[in-house]
Amino acid sequence: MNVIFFGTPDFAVPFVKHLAVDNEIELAAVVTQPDKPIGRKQVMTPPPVKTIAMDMGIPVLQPETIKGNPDFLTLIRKLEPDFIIVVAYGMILPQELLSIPTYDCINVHASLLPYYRGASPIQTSLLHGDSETGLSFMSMDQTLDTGDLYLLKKISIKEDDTQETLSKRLADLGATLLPSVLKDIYDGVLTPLPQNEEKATYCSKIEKTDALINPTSMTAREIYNMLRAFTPWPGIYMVYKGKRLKILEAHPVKESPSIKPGTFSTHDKKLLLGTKEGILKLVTLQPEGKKAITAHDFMNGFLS
RNA sequence: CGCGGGGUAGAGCAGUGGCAGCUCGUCGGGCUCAUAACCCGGAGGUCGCAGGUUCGAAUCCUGCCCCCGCAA
Repeated sequence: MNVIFFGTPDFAVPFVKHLAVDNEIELAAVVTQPDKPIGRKQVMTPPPVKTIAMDMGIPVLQPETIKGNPDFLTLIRKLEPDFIIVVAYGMILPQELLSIPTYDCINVHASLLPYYRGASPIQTSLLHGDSETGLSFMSMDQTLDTGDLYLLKKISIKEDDTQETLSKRLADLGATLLPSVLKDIYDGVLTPLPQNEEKATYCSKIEKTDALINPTSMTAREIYNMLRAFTPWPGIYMVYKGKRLKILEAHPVKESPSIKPGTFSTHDKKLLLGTKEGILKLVTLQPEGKKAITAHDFMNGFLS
């Protein structure tokens, strides 16, 4: 079985690993986004998928664009893929590409479709405080996340899951399941079913500007869910003394004293933040221009 | 030369030319059935590095190193 993989970030890495080591699958090539400058120093950095693929000796392609790139499409055709797999590639793929594989183009989406179509399914499920989510293996069509479904896999969300931990769990699970899904499709024992359009919901891309919280208009639970959804990126912050104060770690607590929303209070050596409803115990913070510090340090230096 | 904050005791922070401070921790002692509580006492700093100005520099000037918040 000849397979080409499209993917870019950490989420896609386990999929590459599992495809590469499966002895019934020939991973002919990995396609990923071009290297990009990263961080304050703007160092050119390869996408995680490129790094792992090169380590495993798999050919890597990094086209700037696919649409209107006949050379690239020709190259893909020559590899004669049975399947094209797309996991968080980060670019819309044109129909010309989708029609290349002998069998199908498969996308793995991190939600139980038709719920949470779009760019931030994991974050949105955490933001809503859902107790379960899952993975969708679907046949790609021209519009985003609307293709027929081969398989849905449910997974429960833990109380302390963050974007980071939930992503990893979903990625590992999906990567483990993918080879057998492909084989089942190949063997004709798995056929796709259309999505229920009426139930579809959508989620948009998370922006850095979404990271600001307001304790006077949000409940402790809402802030906590947002912290989970936005960890490790883009994180959340509030404004304190005119400067940004990132909240890196916090938990809602059921303390008796009521605290005026938006203000701090220390109680039993703990740093508590009053919100519109409920109290948030702050554990790790990062004032603007400073390194991350514990709530204890914050109380010693910043609160007085 | 993208914008900006910062480097002072183990930790977090004050300190704009005149003896280096605060909170926490730490060590010793006291109180207590007991304690991360309370009281008393102590130790611990070449003020990032190098040079300059000055009678005198953590503080003013120059260069360098490092950390971080934005932006991308």
